[in-house]
Amino acid sequence: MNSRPQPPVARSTYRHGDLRRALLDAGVELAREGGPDAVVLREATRRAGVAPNAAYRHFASQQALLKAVRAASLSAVAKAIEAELATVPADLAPADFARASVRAVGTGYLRFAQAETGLFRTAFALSDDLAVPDPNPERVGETGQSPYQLLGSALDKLVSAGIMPPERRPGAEFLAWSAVHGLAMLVIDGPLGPVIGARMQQVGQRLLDMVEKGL
Amino acid sequence: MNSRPQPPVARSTYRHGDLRRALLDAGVELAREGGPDAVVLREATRRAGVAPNAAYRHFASQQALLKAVRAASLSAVAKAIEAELATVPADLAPADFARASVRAVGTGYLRFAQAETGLFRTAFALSDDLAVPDPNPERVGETGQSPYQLLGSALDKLVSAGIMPPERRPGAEFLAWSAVHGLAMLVIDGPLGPVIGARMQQVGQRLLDMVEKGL
DNA sequence: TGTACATCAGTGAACGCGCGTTCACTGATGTAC
DNA sequence: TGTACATCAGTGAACGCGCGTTCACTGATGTAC
Repeated sequence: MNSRPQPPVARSTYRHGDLRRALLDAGVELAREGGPDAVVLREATRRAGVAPNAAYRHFASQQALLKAVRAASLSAVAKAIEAELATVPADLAPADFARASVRAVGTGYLRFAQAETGLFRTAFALSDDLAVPDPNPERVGETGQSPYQLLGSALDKLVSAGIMPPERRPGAEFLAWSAVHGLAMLVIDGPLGPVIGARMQQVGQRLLDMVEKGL
Repeated sequence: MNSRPQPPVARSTYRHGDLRRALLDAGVELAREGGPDAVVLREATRRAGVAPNAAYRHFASQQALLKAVRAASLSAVAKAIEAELATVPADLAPADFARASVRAVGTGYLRFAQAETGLFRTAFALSDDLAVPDPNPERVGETGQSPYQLLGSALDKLVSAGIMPPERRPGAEFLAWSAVHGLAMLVIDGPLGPVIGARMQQVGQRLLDMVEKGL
């Protein structure tokens, strides 16, 4: 432990090394702890052990930092979904594989919402459109797809497996996404938290039943 | 027009009359314009034409004001749902009436979310549990029911009309609410705003089809 | 019906806080010769 | 291989802002006599 109170992060060199990365990491940590409103530029610099204005070498404004943090959060959502998709047995019959894939997307989404509430809220708070394929690699998962695209791919499988009539496919992601997103929001940032609480995954599976049947 | 710049609201008497009401109204207006974060005590007093600290005669803190505003917002949601329920023809066969009632709850909810974005976000932001029947009359609609209870009553009709097996009834409000709430949030405060935009009501009806079929 | 007085709603001034952002600077680094 | 120097990442101090909240006060109101 350094006895001097000043530098929270010991630095051997005058230059930081990778301050941009450090600020982004601090911002993600803040989002994890307190959601989008907690992504405060001054606090990020404090955690990086740097003067407040040093941030302006790497981000044009607090907004720019928040945007980068949001992209990272979105990427984390995508990775959680991909992890869940990876558990779907590859030797399933096409119909079962398709259904299981859709469920996996939903389950991964809900799991992430519950495990990383702050990041989840940061990822999906007001602002820019994420439906458009975004070349920014921070916003996507390992497979290069956004959460929205992962859902779309899973729904496509329903069609190609012959379970979903092609004419129902357009816009189906809005319906499935709404169901799962609503449950997540009502539980983690709304009135259903105290009511559902730990039963969220269980309710989530029932919700996915409804989606599967109703799509 | 009063030419003096100071008092935004002309007051003939020294006493305000009903400052509590005025502050609450100002708070609701702020919520309408900017959501829960916009409910700022100083701005409310400014709009009421009163010194900032005058608010403390009527609200213990900013939190207390926000809580009152939230209750009023929730009441507004309930009234919107009731208005939609009132359009359901009373002479429908029980099964049709039940189905139409559930749809009306969803439609009213979505309509309100789109028409009164700020109030909607204020009503359902993080905090206390609204499932418990609340005696506070500010939180409910004309019929004395909260939005959650209105949904519950509509679902009960599905059971008594024989459309929904009773064993599926428990927890059904979580599923229906999630679907509709998710669409609302994704559109008004999330990434689907630019994508769906004005088509929200149309997508909403399709979403309600899914819920109806999937419940 | 008139007067003294207690109540308490609203005033005016001030506080400390943390925020985002700007300014002129300094000094470690890497490059050109 | 050694030295001069330009670059530019990070410093230190300061700004104005709006916020929630506290303090001692004042004066209109309604009530008791």
